Amino acid sequence: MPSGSKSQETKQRILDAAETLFARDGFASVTVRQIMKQAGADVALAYYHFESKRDLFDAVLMRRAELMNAVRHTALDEVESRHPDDAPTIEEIIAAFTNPLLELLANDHDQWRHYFALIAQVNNSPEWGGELMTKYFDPLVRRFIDAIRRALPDAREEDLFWSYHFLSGALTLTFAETGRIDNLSGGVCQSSDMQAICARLPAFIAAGFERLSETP
Amino acid sequence: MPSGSKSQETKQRILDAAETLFARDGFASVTVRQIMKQAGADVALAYYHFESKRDLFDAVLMRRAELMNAVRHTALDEVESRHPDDAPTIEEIIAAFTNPLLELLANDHDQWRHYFALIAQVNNSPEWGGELMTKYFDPLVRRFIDAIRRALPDAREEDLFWSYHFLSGALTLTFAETGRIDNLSGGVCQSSDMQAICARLPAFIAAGFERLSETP
DNA sequence: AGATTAATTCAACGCCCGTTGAATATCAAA
DNA sequence: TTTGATATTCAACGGGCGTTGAATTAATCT
Repeated sequence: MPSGSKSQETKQRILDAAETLFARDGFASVTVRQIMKQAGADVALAYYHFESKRDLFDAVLMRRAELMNAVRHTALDEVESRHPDDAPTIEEIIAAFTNPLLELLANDHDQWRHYFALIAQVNNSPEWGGELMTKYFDPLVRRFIDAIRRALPDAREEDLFWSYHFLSGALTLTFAETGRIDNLSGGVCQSSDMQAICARLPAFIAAGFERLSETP
Repeated sequence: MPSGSKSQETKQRILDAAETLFARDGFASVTVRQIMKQAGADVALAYYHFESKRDLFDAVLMRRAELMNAVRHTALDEVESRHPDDAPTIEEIIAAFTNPLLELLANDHDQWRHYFALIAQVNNSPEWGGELMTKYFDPLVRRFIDAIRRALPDAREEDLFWSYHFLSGALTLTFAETGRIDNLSGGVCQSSDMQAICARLPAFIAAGFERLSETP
């Protein structure tokens, strides 16, 4: 059973390498040998620290999910503490869901960028999308939907879930930074322009939530 | 050079099998042997009809892209012919982009379902998202953005591109039917409920476009 | 320092991969 | 019915895969 403190450094290096490669090429394209070469360690060490390639993949996802959930929880805490009596605006709530990702990028840019690219692939995978996203993010997502429900008391339940689903797709694609918008816009917009995203995504999504709650 | 008419049947069977498997497991997870087993043909035949595994993948994408673009073009034609003088509403234009997918599903359900799942993965892949989506869909997408620009003459260029990007993410995830919304909503919503999507997605997205064009 | 345990290396197992060249069957035209 | 071309099969190539057990080094504890 590994629990020493020196080996934890190696373990993190393996996770870093796996994260980068899985994000770039997908789970199946990456070989354990590639990962361990980039991590600068022997192949067998992957199986000492993790049970299998698939287990390593789960560990990569799990590692940052917790921190990501934490920063989003505190962002929503702040919004709610600013509104002890009245309800916050939908845009404020959505911004508390999206903008923490920008803060994470600002601090540790490359690692989080790879992680977001990975999440986008998982979210859109028929094999994992339903299961893994639910496993890692559902409690947080439900809290956000609760907050929106309070701000839009007349909204139907189905509209809230579908609206969140649309948000989820827009958000994960946008943070995946695939370069698509760069091509489409001929350079007018850039995938990596987080300021542009921050200024547009919450407003866009909030309008959608509100529109569905208004139309009978 | 293959151009006979009997072999075309086999070729389509190979494409069908590849489409199903690529959509379910991703490009790298699927082996050519798997595909040919499902197609009921010898492995080597894949390399007689296609140059390589990667070429087969491209052929799978290409095959339906053209029909998909065609039905969307005619849907937008119809919208524009209904408005010879005034501009259509944004929601009408967005619906012409999204609802044709529902018609395709209604006719040939399983094959198109797999294709949409595949598109979602490609769109969110850092390796292919930028390049392939541009290659197959850009002319059509530009026409839709043009139509929206005419309907929202005060909108900034960047807002139009970013809004489309959000639409793209929401749409591809939604049609991927990953089962995520089923889990999240506890069964209240179903990934496969196309009626529900049709009733919500265009309104949601149109509201986003309009909101961004209004806010200075 | 010596003993115990954790961390890391080495070499290999069996298996399946993408791809190909030569042999065979099928079919259109003569 | 012979003759090409087209379509399909068969068998195999080299290589890399995920994974493992045994041997070795490094760290920890008494």
